[in-house]
Amino acid sequence: MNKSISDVIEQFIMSSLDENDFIELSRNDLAKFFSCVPSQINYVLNTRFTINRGFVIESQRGGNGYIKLTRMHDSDNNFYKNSLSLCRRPLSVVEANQIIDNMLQRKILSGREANLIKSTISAKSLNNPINIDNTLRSNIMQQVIIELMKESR
Amino acid sequence: MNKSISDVIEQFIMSSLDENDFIELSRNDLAKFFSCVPSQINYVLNTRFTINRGFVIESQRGGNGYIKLTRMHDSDNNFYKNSLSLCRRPLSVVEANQIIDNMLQRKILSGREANLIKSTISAKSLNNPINIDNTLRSNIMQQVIIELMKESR
DNA sequence: TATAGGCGAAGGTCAAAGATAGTCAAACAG
DNA sequence: CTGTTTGACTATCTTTGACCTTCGCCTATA
Repeated sequence: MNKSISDVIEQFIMSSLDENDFIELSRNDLAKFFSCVPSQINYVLNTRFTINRGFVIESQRGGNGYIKLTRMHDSDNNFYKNSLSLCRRPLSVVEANQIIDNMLQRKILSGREANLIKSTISAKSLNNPINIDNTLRSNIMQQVIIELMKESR
Repeated sequence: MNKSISDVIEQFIMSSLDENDFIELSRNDLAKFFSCVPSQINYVLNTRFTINRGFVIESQRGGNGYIKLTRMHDSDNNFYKNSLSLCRRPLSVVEANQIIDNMLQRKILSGREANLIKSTISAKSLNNPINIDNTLRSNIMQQVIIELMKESR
């Protein structure tokens, strides 16, 4: 199973985050290390380390510039509230899957549960003539989160 | 009896599956190998490696794209096939819940999993005209069952 | 000594090019 | 007629590069 360079960079960053709650990266150094253009780092960050997955990115330009990557740690209650608000607008498959991934990461969902929910909001499930897929998806995600919230009381 | 190229490709894929429960294919490479157009691979996959025959296909486009083919074991095959055919027509909330409860009783789903799936096909999730709702619900149920089928290999 | 302005060193954005896979319907073979 | 083969067109994901913005520092100069 061949991995793209983006996948490799993702793994590298992810494992750095295993040990710390936040890390500081140098975009140029990382790019050099992986022999890619600097903007590839942005691509990985923007597609993999999103708010939906519970990451926050801060950065500073200029001399001594940096990129700081933080994994959010909030209480379950807050987490549900935040996730709910993320689901208040239409969601693409990718976005919804990221939110589910985040729950998986926090062990709120098991791998099996995550996969089952992903299957319900997949393009194949919601493939309807009208293009209201994304709205439907956000409805479903909201109900899932509400269901989870019922448990935690 | 002359074999069509589709038959040859089918055999090739089938024998790769003899050794593993799933394989990853590259559509373009396969097409090159058999000197056919890439869409021929789709034809073979769609006509020979169907859900009814116990195969599940997943894929990703773009750089480093792939096609993943999974085969189920025969033992579980029948129950899933039957459930799938129950889900081939529009389903009311009550009907869908019955199917889910059935899986719960057979311990194919945990209580939590059942509740989560129920929430996704609830009236609140699929807030549309009834006839659309029921069709959507059957689509979702089908994908859930297919997801479960992937596990049983 | 204070500071405005220039310079180089980060990081950011965006769109084009490249790499796969999917769909669909016409053409073709038996 | 049915099943197969082809290819034009579409959808999605990744890689690359040109151009833009911001920041710290250094230097010239009032």
